[in-house]
Amino acid sequence: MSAEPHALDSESRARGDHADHKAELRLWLRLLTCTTMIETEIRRRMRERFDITLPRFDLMAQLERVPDGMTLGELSRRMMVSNGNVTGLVDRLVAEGLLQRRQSDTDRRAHYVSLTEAGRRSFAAMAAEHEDWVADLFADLGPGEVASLMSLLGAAKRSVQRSVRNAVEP
Amino acid sequence: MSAEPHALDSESRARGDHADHKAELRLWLRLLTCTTMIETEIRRRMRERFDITLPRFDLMAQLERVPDGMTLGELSRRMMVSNGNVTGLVDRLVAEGLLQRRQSDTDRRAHYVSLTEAGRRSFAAMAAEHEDWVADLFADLGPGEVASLMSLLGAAKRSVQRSVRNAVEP
DNA sequence: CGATAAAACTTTAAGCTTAAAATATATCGC
DNA sequence: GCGATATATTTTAAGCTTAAAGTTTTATCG
Repeated sequence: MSAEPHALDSESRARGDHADHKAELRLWLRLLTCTTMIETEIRRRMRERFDITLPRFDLMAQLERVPDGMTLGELSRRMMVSNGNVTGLVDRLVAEGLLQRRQSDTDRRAHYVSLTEAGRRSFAAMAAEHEDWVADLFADLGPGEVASLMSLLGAAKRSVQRSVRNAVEP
Repeated sequence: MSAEPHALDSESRARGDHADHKAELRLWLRLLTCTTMIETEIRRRMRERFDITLPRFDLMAQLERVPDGMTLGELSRRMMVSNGNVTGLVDRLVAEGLLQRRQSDTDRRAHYVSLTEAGRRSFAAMAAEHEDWVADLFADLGPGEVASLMSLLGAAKRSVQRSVRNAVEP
């Protein structure tokens, strides 16, 4: 389907080795460092302030503003984690009384999951602080820098999606 | 010590609530999405092509170009993971013959870890392909975009470091 | 010197995460 | 309707990860 426009250039192919891609490698490492630092800090605050883990908070965030809930498979896709992972997280959140699950009426394989009233209240309190934490983490960036980062990361995301698509499909 | 220049502005404080920080929140979510997508794809390729996990590869990468090796604590700091995590990873890599550990001569608490000859060979082969994978993931970005991202992520990193410092120390 | 604190590492318990296999149900093509 | 195939979820085994507590050794300082 695709013309594979991103194979090695002719010079590299002629040499039979790879071009110098240090810039991209450094970019990936910096991206990873930023994400890890932020994730570590948010995890620490979530535990300290609310005694909850980050994956549980993330799962609840997906269910916010979806009163009817969604299936485990949809949760899995949106959170970009495996099916089995979601099964375990949901089990624990149901046991805590923050989530409820019910079988679909039209598809007996599917289970819908949604926040309980307690879950909604709990999430609202956490989300408000969470948003402030994130704002403070980025507080040294001006609005223009935030917008530029959004735009460039959007381009990066599309590039990654293209690369993944080319790697899996053919 | 610090003047805390990034507390809530006076308007927000007067309202007793938080300003609208949706832009920063969306930035964080996009950053996380990009990192997760890349990490998932590299993990998949590492397993498929070399039958190795990403944490093991990352640990070996830290030891590359440090022939004398480094201590477990230094590894832990550089990889930004817990001490106990490093202990386990090192144990498994030593069992595979890719790493060697020896007690420090001057500090009997410390253990130095370095790549074995087999580890060096194995890592060299993996690193070459890994670099190509990363280059392809970012291939749709021009050199200017890569440079801009590096710069903006550098600013973001400094902002996060400042925020974390302010949150932990006081 | 000797107590006390700090540092390097390991251990433990719990939870997270994945890949792969298994189960159950639904859909498709004939 | 039936067989093949696909989908939704769970289960399993292994490994990753963390926080907290524990062990040993080193540094500090009165």
